[in-house]
Amino acid sequence: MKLSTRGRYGVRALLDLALHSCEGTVLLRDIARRQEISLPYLEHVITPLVAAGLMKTTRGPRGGVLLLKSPAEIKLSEVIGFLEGSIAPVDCVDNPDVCRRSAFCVTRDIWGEVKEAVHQVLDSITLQDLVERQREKGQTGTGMYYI
Amino acid sequence: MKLSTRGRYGVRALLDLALHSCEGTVLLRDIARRQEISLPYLEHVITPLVAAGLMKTTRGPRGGVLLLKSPAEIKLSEVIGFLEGSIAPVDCVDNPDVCRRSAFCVTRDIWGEVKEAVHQVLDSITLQDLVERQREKGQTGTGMYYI
DNA sequence: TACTAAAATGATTATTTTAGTCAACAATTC
DNA sequence: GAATTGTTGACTAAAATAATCATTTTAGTA
Repeated sequence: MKLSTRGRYGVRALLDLALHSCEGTVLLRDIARRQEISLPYLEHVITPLVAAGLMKTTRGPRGGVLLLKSPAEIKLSEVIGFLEGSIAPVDCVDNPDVCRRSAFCVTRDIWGEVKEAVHQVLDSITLQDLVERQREKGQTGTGMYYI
Repeated sequence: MKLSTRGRYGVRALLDLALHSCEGTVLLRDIARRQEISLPYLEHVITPLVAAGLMKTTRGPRGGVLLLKSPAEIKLSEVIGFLEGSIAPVDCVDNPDVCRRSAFCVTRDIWGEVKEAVHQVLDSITLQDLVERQREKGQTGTGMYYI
């Protein structure tokens, strides 16, 4: 039941981007530095988010990453979906055909309930919520006043 | 966010055992056959459940597995805990020290909420609930009337 | 145009985890 | 003591993870 680095880093990168969006385009290198993620790896991590249309990238001098949607319109459930695929704890929840027991398997029902519970949490939180929470906690950790 | 086979097989084995507990001791071989899990692998899967005192095993002829606690007293949250460890989607939720960002990281708070949501589901369901649900669905799939 | 800065992409790799198998051993019953 | 059943530990193949690196493409600028 662990999240991979794609999900963890991706959400952090998106939050970092939102926190610095006032400056317009943000350098991937700066996100990588503030979030302590290696730049080459971060490039791979954000690929699905770019493909999903959440952000736009520009190459060359003055290039960088730009948020395309308003943070208030970006739900964490979508983000995790793009980064990790389905949050179902077992495949049969989404695709009953992977197991011929699906039709009468009560444990499958349980995993469906778990999926639903996780979805409800992530579906109720937007990137804007994260931004506000972070501002309440202070900008520490976004690299601004970092020791 | 996927469960490993330990969690999936372990819960199914426990449910199978509960469904056949009227017969007293149940052969691991029979559980393996009904649940379509290889016997040698199932032996490894149930090890943590035996260690946790949920079931007892007896070797030799007329041996097998016996449920030690009443199904109504066995919560899925415990079972998954024994089989998979913490259900926290990231390690820092349980152990803040693994990351120095923990104190001011709002994404960590989110993963904590996810953990809590999953826990609430699994904590509210007992093995007895699974048994009853399975009986409502019919014994199919427990190997009894299997085609 | 040439140069430089930035992201994109694809190949490669090391490590870890997963999902088992197998063989030898221990205990229990008949 | 022979057969049966579970226990344990070693081992392994395959997949996923978490990267790194080199090359390419794009965009701005001197």
